[in-house]
This record gives sequence, structure tokens and C-alpha cells, in this order.
Amino acid sequence: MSKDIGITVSKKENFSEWYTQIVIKAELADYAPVKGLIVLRPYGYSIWESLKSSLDEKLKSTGHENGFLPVLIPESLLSKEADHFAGFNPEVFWVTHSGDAEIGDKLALRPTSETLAYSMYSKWIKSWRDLPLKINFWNTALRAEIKATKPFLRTSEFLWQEGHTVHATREEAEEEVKLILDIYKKTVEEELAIPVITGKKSEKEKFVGAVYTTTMESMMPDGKALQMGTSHFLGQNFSKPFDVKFLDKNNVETFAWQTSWGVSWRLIGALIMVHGDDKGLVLPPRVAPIQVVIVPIYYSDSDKEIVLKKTQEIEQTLKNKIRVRIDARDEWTPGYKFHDWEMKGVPLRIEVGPKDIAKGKMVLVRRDTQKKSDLEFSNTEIGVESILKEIQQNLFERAKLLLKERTKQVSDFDKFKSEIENGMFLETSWCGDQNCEEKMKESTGADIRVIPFDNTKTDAPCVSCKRPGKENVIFARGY
RNA sequence: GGGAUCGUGGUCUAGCUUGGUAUGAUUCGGGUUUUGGGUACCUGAGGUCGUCGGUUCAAAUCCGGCCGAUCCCA
Repeated sequence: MSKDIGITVSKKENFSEWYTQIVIKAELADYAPVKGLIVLRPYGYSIWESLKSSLDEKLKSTGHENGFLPVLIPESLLSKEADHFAGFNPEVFWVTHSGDAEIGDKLALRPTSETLAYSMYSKWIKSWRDLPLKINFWNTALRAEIKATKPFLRTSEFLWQEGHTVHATREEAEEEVKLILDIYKKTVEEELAIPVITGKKSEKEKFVGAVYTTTMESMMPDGKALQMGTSHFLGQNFSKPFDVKFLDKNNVETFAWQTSWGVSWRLIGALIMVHGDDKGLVLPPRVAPIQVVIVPIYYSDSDKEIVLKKTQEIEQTLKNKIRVRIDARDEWTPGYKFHDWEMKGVPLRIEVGPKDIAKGKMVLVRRDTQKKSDLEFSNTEIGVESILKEIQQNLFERAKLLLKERTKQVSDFDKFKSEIENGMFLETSWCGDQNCEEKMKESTGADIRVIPFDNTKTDAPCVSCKRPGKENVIFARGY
């Protein structure tokens, strides 16, 4: 039997190709007929749904509500905040015609919805009693990617959520920015089992139009950083041009303070890269569409009956708490099924055959470690639950180790350069000058990914110019 | 942004130099099989060779544009 059915390259030797193969072969997504667009298949969408419901719950419990915005934004509106418009314009798709007729005020397919949302908010907000306004939108955004497209990581349309909130005071808005980043961090670490570093973006890297941007960054196994989500403090930068103002308690007309924030299906890309191996996808149990697959093993009709009955009993026992599936396909041998579900990343496999039934035990095989163990039928529920928890934990620990191994402190420029080549997160002192940041980018290809919240202020000389440093930052090459 | 490679049934692939309507495998449908890590066999189905144009009696093959994909390096 040919090995071409599975993943044919190793993660280590050809990371890029490995990634693409997993996306296609594990049936997460497929290429659409237009460049840069992908179709999310049910298996991939199901992961998104898990993530979505977990995040949605956290947002609702902190007082956010969901809404929905249209996809078309008139140019006149999009261009109201100049920096914002200049930043996004190169990647905007424009609708210029309806039928044969040209549209005067051409329409943008939303690259993000600040402008549209706030033009509406200005109508809805009159008094301090209308605040805070905290709305989240699950939708898609469109940003033209001309080169270097990659499923989930760089696509011209992507699924995401964008939150847009309005507050009476600066302090409250800044609290919101922080709260959201915490929720994001919790979600990514607990659900996806990927550790993140949180902090601020530099002026150069912040969201165009924001006062500042906070971010969470992760390390991918190829040594590149991936931005996992951002939460922006917009100050009054948008409330002024969009006239989002209210009468405060003293009857004074005041411009509101705003935030916006989002995470996208990029997180699925991170999930693939961080946990996957040469056999395919490895899914953390909490987001796995199928957490446990049961493969019955039989070769005669009489065995088949007994074995299937047993697998159904196991399914019944588990199915209230666990997403479980029996693979009773007759056309495949057990060996094929093992490979197939491994490629799809199912966290735990249960094998049940006549020999197992005779012993009163089933065979468990963990996807993360490939280790086999026995479990007595009488302990099914507790045994499976605890092993799933262990898998979730183990994946997180493994990813933390990766992050730790790839984070280094440097002060010397030559050392910096060579470590960047090795694919490291480099913690180093920076003077705060954007010229230095740009010079580093030019000479090493590395960006300031994040200025960590927990960074200790330092007097060590700036890695670039040797003037006294202002803060410790993390440099890396990024996606 | 720079460079390279590529596009042939669902998937992978032969054929292209030396133009004459397409090879094989796998998947898929029907059947016979089957001892714990990708079973074996029988049978059937499936292709306007990415697209548009040019050269030619004749184009998957030669030439050009476009669309799309992949990899490598900024």
C-alpha cells in the first residue's frame, strides 16, 4: 500500500509543504477558485465552532452582545479617519459597479468595520446612560493578499470576530482592552493549548488609527512568530471624526473612548503548526470535533456482531460527555483507519477486538505520544476522561517548552543576528527609536513582535544604537 | 518585494525534446476475499490535457497572454 495517502513530507524538513498537506489531507479546508480564498470544510469549521462557542461564552458573561454588520462600506465613510484609510487602502477590494452602472461612491468590502460601526454608534449614543456599549460581531473581513497566500494564515477573506466598544472614560476603555486580551489569552491557552506572550505593539506595528495596540504572540515550530490576536485602545481617534459623543452627568458634551479587538481563524493555522507531527494533525481534546474514535476489529461475521455491540456500549457510556465516533466502515481494514484518524488528529483511539473482549479490556492509543494502554470496560468513562485531560495538558506543556527553548536574551548585535537565523524569540533592550526598529528589520528581517507587559525596565544599551535602552522587547521574524 | 518550479479522469502520474486526440496507479460503483498498523483479486465508471489566442492539414505536445498553485529568499 502506498504511503502517498498520508502526509508525505516531514515537519522538520519541509515545514511549509507539510503544513499545506495537512490542511488539504485532513480535510480542514480546500482551495477556492479565486486566488487567496479557501473553502472551510466541515471538519475545519467544526474546530472554528468550538473556538467560537468558548470565546462567545466568555464575551457574553462579561457583558458583550452580538450584532451583525453589512459587508459593504462606502468610500466616503472608510476614508473619514485618514491614517486608518491610508493603512488599509492597499488591500481593499472595491465594488465599483452594480450591473453595468458605475457606483459613484464606490463600496469597499470591509477590511475591518470600525468606520461603519462607529457611524452607527454615533446615532445610538446620546447620553452617559447609553454607555458602555459593547458589541461583538462574528463575520468575515476581506483584505487582498496578492502574494504569499497560505490557508488560514494569509487569505484574502477570513473568518473572525471584531468587537467594538464605547466607554465614558479613558480608564474604563483601557480596562476593556486589558480584559479582552486576558480573555483571548485564556481561550488560546486553555482551548488550543498554545502559550502566548502578551504585551504592547510598537508604534510602527500598531493598528492604524489606534492609540496603542495590545497583542498576544506565539512561537511557531519553524521559528516564526505568529500574532494570535489584538486588542486596541482607540482613544478618541475615531469618536472625533465619527462624532461618537454623549452628554455626561454634568450635561457636558464629551467624545467617547473606544476599543476594538479581534481574533481570526489564523488560530487554526497556529493549532496545526504547533501541535501537528509527521503523521498529521494533532488536536487538543477541547477543540477536537471528534475526541475519541472507536475502531472495531473483526474478520468474521460472528466476531463482527459481538465487537460492534461492545463498541456501541462504549459509545453509549461516553457520548453524554465526549464527542465519540465508531468507525464501522467495512471497506477499510483497521490499519487504514488508524492512519486515517491519526492524520485527522483525533486525540484518542479505542481499539476493540475479540481478544480484548475476552480480556475485558480495550486498547487506548494516545495521538500525542502514540502510547498504547489497556482500560477495563468497567472503567470506561473515568479512564477516557482522565486521559483526555492528560493529553490536553501534555500538549500545552510541550508547546510551553518550545516557547521556552526558543526564547533567548541577547544584547550583542552579532549574536542577535545569528540567533534570529536560528528562529528565536529574542528579548533585548531597545531605545524606543523607530529608526532602530527599522534598521533591525532591514538587517535581520526581525520585527518587534511585542513589548511584554511583564518586561523589566532596563538601562542596558539598545541592541541597535547602543544608547540607553528604554524597555525590553521581543524581536522575531513573523508571519 | 525577488527567484524557481508547476497545472493531463476525484487524486497522483506517463506522454511533450522528434505535433497524428492520452499511460499507469489510486480513489469511486458492483462483487469475491480478510486475524490486531495502510489485505488481495475480478469487474465497471471516470479526461473538451488550467484558460484564451496564435502557428499547422493536424496541438496535451511548439509560441504568446491570462488565471491558479507550490517551494525558496527578503
